[in-house]
Amino acid sequence: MLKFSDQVPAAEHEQRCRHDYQISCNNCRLASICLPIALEASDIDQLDSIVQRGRPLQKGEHAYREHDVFSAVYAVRSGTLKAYRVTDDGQEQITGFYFPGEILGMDGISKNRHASSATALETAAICEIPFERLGELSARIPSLQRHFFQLMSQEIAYDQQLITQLGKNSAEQRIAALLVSISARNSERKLSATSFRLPMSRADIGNYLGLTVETVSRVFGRFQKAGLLAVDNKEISILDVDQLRNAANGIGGVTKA
Amino acid sequence: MLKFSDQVPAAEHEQRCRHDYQISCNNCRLASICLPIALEASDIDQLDSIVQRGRPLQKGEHAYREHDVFSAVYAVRSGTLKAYRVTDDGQEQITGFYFPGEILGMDGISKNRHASSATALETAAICEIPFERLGELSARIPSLQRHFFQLMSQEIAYDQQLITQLGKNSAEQRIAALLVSISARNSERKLSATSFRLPMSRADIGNYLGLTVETVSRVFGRFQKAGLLAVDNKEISILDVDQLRNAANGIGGVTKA
DNA sequence: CGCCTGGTTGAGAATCATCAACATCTGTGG
DNA sequence: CCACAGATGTTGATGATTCTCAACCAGGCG
Repeated sequence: MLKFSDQVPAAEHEQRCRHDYQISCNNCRLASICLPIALEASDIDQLDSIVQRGRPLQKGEHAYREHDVFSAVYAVRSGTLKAYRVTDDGQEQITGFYFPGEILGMDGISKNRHASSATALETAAICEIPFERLGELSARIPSLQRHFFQLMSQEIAYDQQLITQLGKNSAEQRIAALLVSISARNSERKLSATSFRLPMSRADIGNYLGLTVETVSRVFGRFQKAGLLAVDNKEISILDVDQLRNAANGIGGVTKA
Repeated sequence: MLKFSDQVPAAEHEQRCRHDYQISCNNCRLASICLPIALEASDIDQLDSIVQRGRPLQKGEHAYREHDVFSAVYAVRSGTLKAYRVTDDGQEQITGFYFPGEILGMDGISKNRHASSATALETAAICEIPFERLGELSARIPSLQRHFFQLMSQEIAYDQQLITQLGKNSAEQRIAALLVSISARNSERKLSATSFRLPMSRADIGNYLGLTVETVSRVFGRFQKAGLLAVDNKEISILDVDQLRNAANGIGGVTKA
């Protein structure tokens, strides 16, 4: 128990000193998102003891890379990451953005190698959760096992959502949907749902949604002109939530308004 | 142990009589795909005892429906299923095709309700695996737990593959990739990799790949004219595997040849 | 200050969707 | 067994959304 801190007191000391390191699962304000609700205090301690908290990732640094041997999943503590894979012809395809409280790296379990790379879009702190240990712990704590099944299932559901987006929706619908999604995830983290800074570039947005930078830029322009958004570079204010949500569902796009 | 057959001898008797029902995990020829390799014989018996085998699904019948309470995942024994969700504006979006040996329904775990519907494309036999019991069993059999994590992770990886397809690739690339995928999955099941019958309609293919029926039809035509395929309605023969694989990766599409 | 990255805007081109007509297949009932 | 109807698939002509290419603008950093 508490092996990590027992064995590496120096590292723990470092944790106590840098304010960003000292968080444990017990006092992490993201616990409600990242952790199962049903865990007992003692269980949380056990989970806490296997979680490794390294130094923050600088923008562009990788949490892991495609084809790396898989050993852990990661929880975002602060900042934002993007996951992407490189296609056979060398292009990058972003498969997801990960905000605080969200878990990434679960695509690596099946082949024991990461199926994607993950890099920080801005300075980010992450918790590394060794998967071997997590498996052991899950076998002992049913609610933890269930929670992990749920997390993976959620990832599947998210991906299917995106598949639907890409298969059926116009550029406007996709972008509106992304903004709605970011807004919702912000409010889950007790941040503003209507006013936030996009951590990713236009190129990233386009890549993720299967659009070009130019199209992204134009759609932002149209949304702004239509009074749905105020856009100042990466600063976004949603002015008309309902209409944005409608646009995401293809009801009354901006073009026809 | 063997609760199912102990408690419901009548049902078991029915299983013994109809040849399609009598399979157990022990003698199922798909075990190598569906089951973890590492399971001991006694473990397989335990898993076998929780698996329910119902009557076959007729074409169009549902294994489960979106929003149904989630209680089980399903393994395909024979036939093919498609999973789809209905968008807010009432359109259908297919999220996957499932061939024998593959597992579906894992997207329902997170919300305890199915996130998609699954229906048979042709007469199909499926194994129902109650998830609650599977969780208990997984906690006791580490390799089973690991296998299930792997299965879910594989689903994530598949979905991300499709996302990449939809985001970046042309109609030709998408269709070539689907054919390559079906071919590969066929050969994994010891069936012909070059000659097979598509279980799904053109409309399903188009829906899945984000294309219209007409485009699907035209691409099949072009592939045929270019000598990559022989297409006779749903019967497909791959004549030039390498070129088809290249087309899937965008190398030397048919249009420019 | 000037370079470089990231973002915006414009004009033309291309892929794919839409609309429409037609062909083929399936299965149902006479 | 054939005929017919509905579903499924093919083919053609036209058009729209989005991509491509290109120029230009803004901000950050050496």
